[in-house]
Formats: sequence, C-alpha cells, structure tokens
Amino acid sequence: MSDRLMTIREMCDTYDVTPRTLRFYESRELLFPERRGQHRLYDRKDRARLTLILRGKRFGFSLEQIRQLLELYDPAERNLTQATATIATARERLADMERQQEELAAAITDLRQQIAEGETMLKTLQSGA
Amino acid sequence: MSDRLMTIREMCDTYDVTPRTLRFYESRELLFPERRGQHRLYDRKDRARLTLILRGKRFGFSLEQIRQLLELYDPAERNLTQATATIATARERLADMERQQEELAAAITDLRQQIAEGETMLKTLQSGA
DNA sequence: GTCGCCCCTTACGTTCACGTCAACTTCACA
DNA sequence: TGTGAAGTTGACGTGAACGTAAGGGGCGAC
Repeated sequence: MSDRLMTIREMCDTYDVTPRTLRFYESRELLFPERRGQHRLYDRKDRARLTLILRGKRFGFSLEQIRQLLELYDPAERNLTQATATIATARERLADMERQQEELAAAITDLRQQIAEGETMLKTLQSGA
Repeated sequence: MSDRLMTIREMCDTYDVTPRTLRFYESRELLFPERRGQHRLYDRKDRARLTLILRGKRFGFSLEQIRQLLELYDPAERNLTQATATIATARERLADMERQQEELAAAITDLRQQIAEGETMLKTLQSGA
C-alpha cells in the first residue's frame, strides 16, 4: 500500500524538495509528520498535503494561503465559525484560480500566435534577407 | 487613440502599481520608456509590455523569465541565433503554461469538490450534531 | 570504539520583488 | 519669489521562502 511511513530523505527524493523545505513547511504548520524519537516520519496524509502545497505554489499562492486551503482538506474543523471561514476563503481561492484559468487560456493562445510569427520571421532570416 | 504618452502617475493609476515598481522593471530591462528631459513617458508598446509583465507574474513567472518572453513580442531581433534562442525559450514557457493549465483544471475540479463536502459538513454542524 | 551517515536544532545569510526615506530638480501657479 | 506637487536618483529596509553553516545525537559497519 501507499500508507508506508517515509523518512525525510525519501520524501525529498520523491517530491524533489530539500529537507530544509520540509522542516520549513512544518514550522509554518503546513505539515505535521510523526516523530519516532527525534526523526520525522511522513505518512500518506502528509504526502497528500505536500502534493497540494507544491501544486498551490505552482499557481503562485503564498504558503499562508495554502495553509488556509489545507484546512479545508483536513476535516479537523469541529468549530462552526471556523469551518464557515475556511469555506469562505476557499471560495476566494477558487475564484482566483478560475480567473487565472481564463487568463492562462488567453495567454496561451497569444503566445502560440507570437511563436508562429517568430518562426515566420526566422524563415525569412534563414532564406537570406 | 490609445497611442497617447502617459506619465508614470497615470501608469500607476491605470495598472495599479507604484512608481517604484515601474522604475524597478526598467532597471531590470523589462520596460524602456522615453525620456522627456528627466521624466519618463510610456507609450502604447510600454503599456502592452506592462500588461504582459503583470500577466506573467500572476502565472508565477519570475521577472527574468518574463523578460525573455518579452523579447519574443518585440521584433528587435535581427540576429538569427538570438531569434532562434528566443523562440526556443518561448516554447518552453508555452509548455509550462500548458502543463499548468491542465493542473489548474484538475485543481479547480478538486477544490470545488472539497468545498461541496465542506458545505455538507457545515449543514450537519448547523443542524445540531 | 570510531567512522561514516543520517538526522536533528539553532541561527545567520541570501534572493526576489519591491517599500521607504532622503535629498534634489523642475515646473505650474499664487 | 516661494511653495508645493510631481518627478528623479540613490541607498537602505522588508517579507517570503528558503540556503547554508555550526554543532550535536544516534546507530550500523568495520
């Protein structure tokens, strides 16, 4: 199964991050690995969280924004007002992402066009202007 | 027309950035406004560039990556090898963006699902658990 | 036992993308 | 003629997200 516990090194190799990064995320309360003595051990849930963290980063979110999002994925919310707030900020994040999606689609179309034009220019240059 | 020259303040108001930001972009060679005496004046092309800069930032690109992309939009390339390199890095950026688009779509679907689940939980809490 | 390796904490250093402040010029206007 | 608004350069400050170096514990291999 995938519910094996992983050492920090295994995590780093798997997700291409440094130990410093994982400890840093822990200090910012984005990860909560178990401790076997002094050593950290990461389980399936930790890995899922890390996946979401790295994904969030690629979309340009701050670690704090990501931390708030993670609360949504982690049903530790027993408090009503807390849960309401979590969902509200999640909606904002969702709106951000939807806007970004539209912009991204437009930018991709645009860039494809520019590349095509660039290539046309390139061929002109090659054919000896 | 939109080919009016704009002062730094007009630019700031229009694009919601600070003068410091515009001067910083200039120092990093992302913008090249004219000089009327000491003062900077931004034309249509500068505004187009700024739009692309801000867009790129929202996608999580660094200013240096954006600077390289801008070369593509600016046909000042008279050099063959230079133009080839520019197009090559533009292709990489495009690939990044396409990957990001897929990921983003998946993340949005995912987040919507989580929000839905969160709301279900919320109603359970509200109905008095 | 001691060597190497992996892990730990603490703490200062670094990069990016600006913010902030000081001191100066230039120009419109009272 | 000053005065204030808007612009300039230059230098130092700042927050986020780590990098890096120093010093130390534990543990299997030789």
